[in-house]
Amino acid sequence: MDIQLKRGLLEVCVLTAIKNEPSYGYKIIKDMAPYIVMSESTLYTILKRLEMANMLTVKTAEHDGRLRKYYHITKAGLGRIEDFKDEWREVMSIYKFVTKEDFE
Amino acid sequence: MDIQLKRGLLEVCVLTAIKNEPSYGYKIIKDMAPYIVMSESTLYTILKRLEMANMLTVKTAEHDGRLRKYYHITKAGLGRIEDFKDEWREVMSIYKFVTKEDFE
DNA sequence: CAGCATACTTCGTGATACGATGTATTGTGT
DNA sequence: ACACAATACATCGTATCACGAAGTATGCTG
Repeated sequence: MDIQLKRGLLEVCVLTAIKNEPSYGYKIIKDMAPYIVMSESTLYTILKRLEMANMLTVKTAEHDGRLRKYYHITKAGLGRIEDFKDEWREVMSIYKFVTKEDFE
Repeated sequence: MDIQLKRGLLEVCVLTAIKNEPSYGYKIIKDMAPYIVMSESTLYTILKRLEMANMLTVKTAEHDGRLRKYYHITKAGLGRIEDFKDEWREVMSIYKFVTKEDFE
């Protein structure tokens, strides 16, 4: 998938992946893979960015003797998803502009 | 509109704006404004990029004593629009992922 | 003649997705 | 026992790209 097209979707996808229950990096990538493929370096960059923006919080927890960083969505994070849905109307209007056979 | 979300759309919009008949920079911006707003610096950068990629050709012509650069879409440019439509199915599947109330 | 619309150009900057690379641990096949 | 994959996270450098700012130039209108 075109990298430019992905840019507006990745952040919201990550937030969606932790929306219903906290998750961690490795699992987020696996969960999203059927929808959108992203490299680990991209994901961890995004997670850090979302943390800085207070859209999620991080809690380190032990699992089977290993440490995992669990990401919890915040109210701002949920708000971000809602904003995205609102913006989608604009996106669809652009899509219609592109797919319309003729225009003037 | 979110700049990241625009990134995958701008190029295809420009191609769409010259799809049915050749157009020039200033007019393209005006034509697209109801759908998507872009600055002049952005447009001319994109036009140059599309020219480099052979998605359009440029013909300078005089109009009312002034020079205008008219942009003509090529076969590759039309193909780019078709590719975009194909990719849209992926985009919609991501959108559904984000808007689905619950997922597992 | 001032100010606006038309028309195009260049430069620098910030945002950001990615590949490459590195560190550790656990599990599995042979 | 040992190699290798899977799990889990981190960092660095790079290329792409949209944008604001600023500039050049012409024509029109009050």
